[in-house]
Amino acid sequence: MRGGQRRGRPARRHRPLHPCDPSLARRPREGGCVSEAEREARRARLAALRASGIDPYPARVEPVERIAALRDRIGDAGAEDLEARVEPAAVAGRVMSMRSFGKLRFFDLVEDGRKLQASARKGEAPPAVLALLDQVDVGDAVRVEGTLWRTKTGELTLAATGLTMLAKSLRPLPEKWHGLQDVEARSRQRYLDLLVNEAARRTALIRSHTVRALRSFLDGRGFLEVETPVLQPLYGGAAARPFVTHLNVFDQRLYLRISDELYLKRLVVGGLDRVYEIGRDFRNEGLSRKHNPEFTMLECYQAFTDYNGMMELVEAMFEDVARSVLGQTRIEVQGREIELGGPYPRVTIQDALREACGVDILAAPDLETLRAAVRAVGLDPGDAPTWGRLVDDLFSEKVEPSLVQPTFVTDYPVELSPLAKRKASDPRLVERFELFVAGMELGNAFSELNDPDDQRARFVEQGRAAAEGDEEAHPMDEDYLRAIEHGLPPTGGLGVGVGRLVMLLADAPTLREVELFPHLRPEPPA
RNA sequence: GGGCGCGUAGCUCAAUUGGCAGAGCAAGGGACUCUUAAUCCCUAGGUUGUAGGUUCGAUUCCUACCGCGCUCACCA
Repeated sequence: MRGGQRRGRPARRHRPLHPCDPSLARRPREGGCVSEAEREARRARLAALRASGIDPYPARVEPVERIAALRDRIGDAGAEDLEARVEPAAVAGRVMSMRSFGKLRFFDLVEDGRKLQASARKGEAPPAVLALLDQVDVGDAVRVEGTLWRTKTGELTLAATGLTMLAKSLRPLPEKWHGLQDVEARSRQRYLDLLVNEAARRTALIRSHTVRALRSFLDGRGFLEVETPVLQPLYGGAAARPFVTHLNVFDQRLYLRISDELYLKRLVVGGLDRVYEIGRDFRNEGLSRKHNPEFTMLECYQAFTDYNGMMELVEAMFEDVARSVLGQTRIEVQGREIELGGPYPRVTIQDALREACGVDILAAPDLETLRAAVRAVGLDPGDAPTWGRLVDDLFSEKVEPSLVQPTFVTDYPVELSPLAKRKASDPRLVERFELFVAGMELGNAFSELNDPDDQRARFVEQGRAAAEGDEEAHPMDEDYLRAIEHGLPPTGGLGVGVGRLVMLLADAPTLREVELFPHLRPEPPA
């Protein structure tokens, strides 16, 4: 098939390239085919600045006041008041728009999301200011000093007596009315999204405030924030395929963690009885509205309690975080009202499925009888390979989407939960719950399995599943077993998907919207 | 990977049945001393995602490919 050789397509490489190989250089898509007029104009002004001895990227910035602080300071002081006071001010910011009237020019400065209008009047402003203003483009960072006045319309305005270029922008900002719409461009060039789309900025702030509120809540309850390894010789704590990497010095295979769980419980063994970690986990799996290959997980462990304690903890946590971030516990998520104030209803997975589709999973304790039971109620059992997976499939399809208000689903089958403690009343089940909100899993918790012999047996059982082809089976972890053989106190553990929590609080439809830099397909060569 | 949809100027979007590819913003030139989506006049900006095909003629119809979105599957 050499006949239709394509010129544009480079031959596929079969060997990995060194990261410095120039062929791997990222090439922004718009590279060659843009109209260059605007960038040439900006380049020309850059050159003009340099020609007149002005550094367009100076190292030093004279002191400035933050725009927010300035607005607080001035308040609603009136026009005459300001004129009488001759109020001086100096601010820095990005020029977001310019309006000129021949002899009077206005331009808007934005710094940390706050705007201040500046002005320069011919005959009033120093000639150097007016001359420099000719070289200023929308997008440039500048420092302005001058005196404050109010326009006829009451807008607080800084009449420039001094103007300094702080950073010349060589590319235009996106359209000022509609902002940047293209989903891909918004994700790839998040800085533009943040600059021109109010919602993007709001979401970023909500995320940061959420993490801060989580920390504050847990700190207030005596939890200790810790950091555990991201690079692990053995991954575990969740059902997922890992990323694999390599440590040269020991010629050692390492995995990027899929959860923090096993290390945090080692710390509980060590007497750090209340610990938490907020960190990135990595799962080598598909992307979706609710999944990113790397994501932020909060895990916390509390000794001398159990999954009931974790239910109370997470109820209090969500209520507290919502109040801290939004000032209220009632939120709207994709058009649906949700109340994050507890307590949340609790339902066993058995009851949930019995109600949703009339199947009693405990009355059908193996794959074949469960398949038959599912068919008996007119549903397709699909090709789930194990009983546990079929339960999971049924739940995901029939129950999960309907759980809009916060709901605890409890008492999972032991086969799905190799690290959770069995229920005393029914050894087929474990003391575990998952928290669902807006049809989405937000949290997962259990009474931690602290019987080392049972734990070993569970790992062995997982090994059998792995041998049967379950790529997500939990690996045997002798080092972890050694730790809990020293005695893990009764412990409740909780994991919360931070990004998903932010989706709720920011009313974002996808994880991609709350992830500043979501994973995207690599850009094609230009 | 399957299905559906989309891809037009830097950005946001039009283009009748297949008949000369347009507007606003941004840019360049000009007018204007209270605008804040300023306004007005002029100018420039395009291989319509790529490659083929049908046709006198393709942004429009067909095929393949690339990319994006939604969705299903995979997957927490």
